[in-house]
Amino acid sequence: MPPRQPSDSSKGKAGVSDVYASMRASILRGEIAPGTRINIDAVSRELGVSQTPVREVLQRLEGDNLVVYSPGRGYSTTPLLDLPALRALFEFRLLVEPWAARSAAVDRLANPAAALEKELSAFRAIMEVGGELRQDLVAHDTRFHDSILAAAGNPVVRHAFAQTHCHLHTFRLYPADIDGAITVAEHSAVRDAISACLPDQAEQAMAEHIRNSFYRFSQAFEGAEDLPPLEDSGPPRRHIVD
Amino acid sequence: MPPRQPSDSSKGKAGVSDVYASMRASILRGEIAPGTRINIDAVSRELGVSQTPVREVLQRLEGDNLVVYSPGRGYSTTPLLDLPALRALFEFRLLVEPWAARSAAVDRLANPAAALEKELSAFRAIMEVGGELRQDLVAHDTRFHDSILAAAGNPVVRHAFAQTHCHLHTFRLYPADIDGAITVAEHSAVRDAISACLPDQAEQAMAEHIRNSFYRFSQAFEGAEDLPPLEDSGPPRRHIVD
DNA sequence: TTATATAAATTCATATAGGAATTGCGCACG
DNA sequence: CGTGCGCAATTCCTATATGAATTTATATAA
Repeated sequence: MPPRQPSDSSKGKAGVSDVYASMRASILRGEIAPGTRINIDAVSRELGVSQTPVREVLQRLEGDNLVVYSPGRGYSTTPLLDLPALRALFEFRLLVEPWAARSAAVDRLANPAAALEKELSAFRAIMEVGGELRQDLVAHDTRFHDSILAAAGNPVVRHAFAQTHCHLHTFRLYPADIDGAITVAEHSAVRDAISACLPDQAEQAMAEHIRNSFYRFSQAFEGAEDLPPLEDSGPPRRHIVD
Repeated sequence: MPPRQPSDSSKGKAGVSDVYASMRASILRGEIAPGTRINIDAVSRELGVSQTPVREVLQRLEGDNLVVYSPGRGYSTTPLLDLPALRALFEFRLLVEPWAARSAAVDRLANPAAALEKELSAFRAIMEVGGELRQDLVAHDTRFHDSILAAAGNPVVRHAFAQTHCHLHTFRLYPADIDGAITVAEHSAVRDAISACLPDQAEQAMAEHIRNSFYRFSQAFEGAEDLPPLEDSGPPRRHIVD
């Protein structure tokens, strides 16, 4: 007897993608609480699928640094990013993304200016109508930066950047609404420099954007604990910032 | 009744780690041939385990870029690195590792000079006796570079570098024996600069080492097709190399 | 009252089985 | 002789069940 319709979903095939999207959304919304152990069969029963795809999804989520695995203890959600982790993440971005912006500005054939402008226009249109801005801002920011990384022409760098899932983690860290206007302005500056094929200016604009973004996100840490968080925890490796 | 001895291994528990190590070694030795589809139950029967851990191992190997997954078609081994892929990999290393060497040289507290010297001495001792040098050279190179990355103090950068599995792929690309003396000499130069806390010199030595390593590996491409492989495939993004 | 040991229950990890989709091959037709 | 179609076989993918390890709760003793 074939088990017809294992769940009430429209398609007969439940699909791993749905389970992945559902669990990732649950973690990002904070419904599971950071640091909590995840019960596999509870999730499988809740989603109406078996334990096998849930395990597979958890392994993929481990690659996204959203869950951690302890041998014999199962999977747990990772704690939220603390300030040093946020610093490390943005230092990596500062290492990679200005280089990518410079590379994208130099190469005329693969210049992503058109795609960037299209992305910016679309988000400006969304900003006009308002409503659920945070989701759209994250999506726009992800696509904008990925376009530049893609234009840089190095698949290894692009993959390494994508694997950090920086937008995913910063979004998880700061679920409050952010003013998208500042982001759009800084993105426009980056786009202008890339469109004009000015490598130095593009590199500088991107570095400035990342620094400002770090300051904005670090201010979200317990109100306004200390204003300049780059100075108190940083060893002398300053040459990247300068 | 517990299923006694599912395989003839020493421990009663087969374990996923053994399966992972076995399959990774098989792929690296080229026993499966790049681009071939992997039959899951054939592997499971050969290794004496079920299909479930084999699937789990394949998912982990997909994260290592040793296999690729096509929906409905299963897993296949990835093709070997071609010259553009090797270029992209070493451009990423050139972006990250000189920065790490500089950072490791600046910070006196976490200076990895002692560990690096210990690693070098151990490998020099192995070189004396000879035999199976390639395996040991790869292991030494992996540990040496990871020590510097770890000393740089940025877990995100270290993880991104580790996820590239550069040693794994270059080793897969070039199974022939390489002279370890040159590598040891260049490593020693890097160590000296880090030990002396000379950031500029450490950065330069590391960049030089990576460039030379790329030239060595690129020469392994079909004998000596064309000597300067940096010129024929590269768009103008030259600022990294210079 | 607290700490420890034991037992029960929950949960993880693997094995096994069955349904579904794809691939390859043979045959008929144009 | 080339091409399109249908069938069979293999293989993937998910579900279910069972064994092993860990965690927790309870009872007893200090």
